[in-house]
Amino acid sequence: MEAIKYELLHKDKNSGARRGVIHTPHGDIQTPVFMPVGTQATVKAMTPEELKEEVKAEIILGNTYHLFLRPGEDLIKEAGGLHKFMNWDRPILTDSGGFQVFSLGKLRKITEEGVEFRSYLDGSKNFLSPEKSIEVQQALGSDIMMAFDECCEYPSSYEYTKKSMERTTRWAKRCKDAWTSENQGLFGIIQGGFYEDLRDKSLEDLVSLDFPGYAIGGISVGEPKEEFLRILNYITPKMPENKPRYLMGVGSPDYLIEANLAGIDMCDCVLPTRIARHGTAMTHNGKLVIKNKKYERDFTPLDPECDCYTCKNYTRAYIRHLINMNEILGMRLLSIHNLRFLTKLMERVRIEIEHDNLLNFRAEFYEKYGYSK
RNA sequence: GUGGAUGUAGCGUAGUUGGUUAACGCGUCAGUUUGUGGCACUGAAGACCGUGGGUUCGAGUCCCAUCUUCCACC
Repeated sequence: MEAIKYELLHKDKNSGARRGVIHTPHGDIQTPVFMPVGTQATVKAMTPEELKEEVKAEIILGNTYHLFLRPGEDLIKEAGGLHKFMNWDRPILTDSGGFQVFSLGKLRKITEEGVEFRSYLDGSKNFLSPEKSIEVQQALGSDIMMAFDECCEYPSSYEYTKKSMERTTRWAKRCKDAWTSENQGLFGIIQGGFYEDLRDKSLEDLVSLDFPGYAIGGISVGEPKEEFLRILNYITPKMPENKPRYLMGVGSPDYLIEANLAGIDMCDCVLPTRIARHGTAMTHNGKLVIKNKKYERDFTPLDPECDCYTCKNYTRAYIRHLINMNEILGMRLLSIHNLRFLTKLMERVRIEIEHDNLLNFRAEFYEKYGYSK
């Protein structure tokens, strides 16, 4: 009956980290997991085969906002759902559109009913509400749907954050009421900005609604790292232990490890694919800007410790040439590498958790990668 | 040989009736990117304005010579 079930396998004895499995209609997800973002029914520059065989992604994201505007959820439904439309048979999580309405919409009007916004594609007026978002996500047929929320920018006043958080909770209730499909799960999103009491209240109210999973929204929105860590470490341990915990929008290696240490199971981020397209690789020794002159005659792999297709077959000099020439292959090779770097990091994190050793691993990892503030 | 154009950063160009630190695009170099408006954004370096004289308080801008390249004609 329940589409999404979390199974806790092991708790790290020396941190809040946990090793688990999320059972979904499209297979199991080993956690902690990193989820590549496939906004418009594609992880940019990647084929589903590459995501499976090279990146070894367990689950990807799709976006309600983008797919709603184009090509439209009815078309995807007609195609047989998002999985079939894009030829991806593993789990998919869809974002509700809440974040995009706020980050992409120039003209938007927020009311209790929902959000009126202008399409980033053609400027036309559109409307998303909790009910509409769930309707779209059900048409898409994702395994995990997200509640339609409001994400406050940083910084936001206590008063505004409070009002916004309370509305998000009311919207979460409406999302749950609109949810009718039995082969999909729905996660609530904890808001409350950088105010601990608001985070507590948001969590308490959402837990009483009993969702199959919970996400932390509204952090990693431009705040200093200390603020990010403060809220992350404050609220994560209080989240239900028998449900998946999802931190939205985090994707740099150091943030991921911090999240896992706090007890987060799932993260997603555009960072690896976006910086890949702009010419930056993640490596065990930190960020590598491939356009830099020093790699002009460097015939070694991006990251000697990496087992990905790119590192097995191509050199820094070649990838630098491709990126400088704005060749699609350069973006593809870097995307494969960055995504694989993070999925492999998560594989390692899982092993370290099983050995109660994530804390030590963090120190070891930072020593080479560099701890960024 | 004659006539006409041309010559400004690596490349392509702007530079008003001569007036403070010569502009722009591309390229180069570096930085940024965190629930995605793919190929973006920010910044930096880089030119004694073909060369040599001259006019002027002041010349990339005017004059002379010379060289370069291109076109046309003989």
